[in-house]
Amino acid sequence: MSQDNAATKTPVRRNEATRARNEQMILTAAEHIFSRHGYRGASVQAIAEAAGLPKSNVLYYMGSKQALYVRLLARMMKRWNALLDDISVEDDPAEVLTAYIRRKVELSRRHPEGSRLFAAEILGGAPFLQEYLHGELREWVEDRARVFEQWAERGLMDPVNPVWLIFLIWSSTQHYADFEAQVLGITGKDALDEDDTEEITAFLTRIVLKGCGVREKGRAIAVGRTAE
Amino acid sequence: MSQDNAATKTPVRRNEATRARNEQMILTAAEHIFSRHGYRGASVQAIAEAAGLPKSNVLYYMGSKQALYVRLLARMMKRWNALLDDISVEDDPAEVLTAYIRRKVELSRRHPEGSRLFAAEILGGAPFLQEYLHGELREWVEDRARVFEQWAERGLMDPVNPVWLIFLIWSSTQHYADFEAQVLGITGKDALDEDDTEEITAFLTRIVLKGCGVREKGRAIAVGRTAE
DNA sequence: TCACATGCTGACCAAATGGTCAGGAATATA
DNA sequence: TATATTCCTGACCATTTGGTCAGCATGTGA
Repeated sequence: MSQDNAATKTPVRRNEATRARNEQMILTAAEHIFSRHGYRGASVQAIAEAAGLPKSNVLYYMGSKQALYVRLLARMMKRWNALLDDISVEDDPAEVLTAYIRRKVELSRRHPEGSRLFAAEILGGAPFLQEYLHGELREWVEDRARVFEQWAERGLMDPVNPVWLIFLIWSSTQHYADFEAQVLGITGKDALDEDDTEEITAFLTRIVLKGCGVREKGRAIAVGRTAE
Repeated sequence: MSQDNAATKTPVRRNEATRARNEQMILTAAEHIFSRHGYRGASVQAIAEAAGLPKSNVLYYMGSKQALYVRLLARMMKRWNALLDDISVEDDPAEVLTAYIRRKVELSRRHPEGSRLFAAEILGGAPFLQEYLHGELREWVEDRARVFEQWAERGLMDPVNPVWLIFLIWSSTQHYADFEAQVLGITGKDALDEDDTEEITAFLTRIVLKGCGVREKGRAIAVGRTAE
């Protein structure tokens, strides 16, 4: 990547491919272990075994257990942010909410262990995420909330509390990743397939849109019933 | 403390009050610690300190870390079951769902640490709850699901997938206990008060009822279908 | 070929882990 | 009072914890 061998002494980057591969193995293994047992319950030894590397090597790459953990949290937050694009009053509520719910379900489905890692962190009182929750994320929520309120003022949706609405979308979409063990136990399935996911997305979208009285684009009060 | 001097002979049981009190202290402390760090992450030492007792005493009362943990899970499941009363097709959907959502929010509010303990167990793959999830709980869900379907057949609500609906109610109601740290961070509050809880209950009830097209008792809901 | 720098890891450490147990403290019966 | 029975806990144990580090392996540039 960075070859600044001109100015300073040659940085002597060696087997960069191996390094990158090992790092990925460690991150994957760590996400697996941390998501299952939380920060304290996870052991570096277990992560090392899952990664197929000696424990010292894991520490050598990551510095410390805490650094590794924080890095995983950051990675998950980054994935999160990637789908938190801006919205404005001019946008169509139905479209925005539909797209957001779909992306949220998809992200949980693509990174269930990251989602669980995050959930475990919050469950434990979010000791490493206080700043993020009170800062960046809070502002994000406030921004969307303002838009939701403006939509309500324009009569595009019911005047529901926008923050509770966001929490509803978060909890209901992440549920299938975070509580996977429960979902599978109750449904009796080994895993949720593509069709299930699609059905769940449609269900949640329908409930949220209809529940908030969101009108379809252009049309008037068409929400009453959907195809049945 | 024990003054059963008269009446029957004391049945050898000695300081029963102290025993009961110590047990309660241990259970409370353990719920606190386990809910925060999960099974592996919690240490008996930490529980003992929180309970103000020597570690040996905790083990003496509870036998082992695992026995204590399982006991807490069982206690939470018992609380849970207490509000899972039977429903039948003859009941009014709006009433049943409204009452259920309210009780679920209240239970989460009354026992947030128990809720988090449960959540952590599920997050970790529910190693101690496989049987419960695949058995008792699954049957409970199937029973309610059948009733929801019959309601839909009778035109009392939309024909939504009843299992997804139950998951929606579970996730959205428990969210405020399980993700308390996030909720507080974003809202900027120190704690949710009675009014917040009431507002949230009303919000969730509204979304679910309206979203599922549940009619108020006797009459058709404002939006949507007309009377049949 | 030779140095030199970095990659890597087995051996090690102090602290903490869950659990055991001998034996003192407390109470009940005689 | 003496004796029996249960309650409790400090001291201890083997194992595991996160982390360090000396030193060998593996390059790279000359």
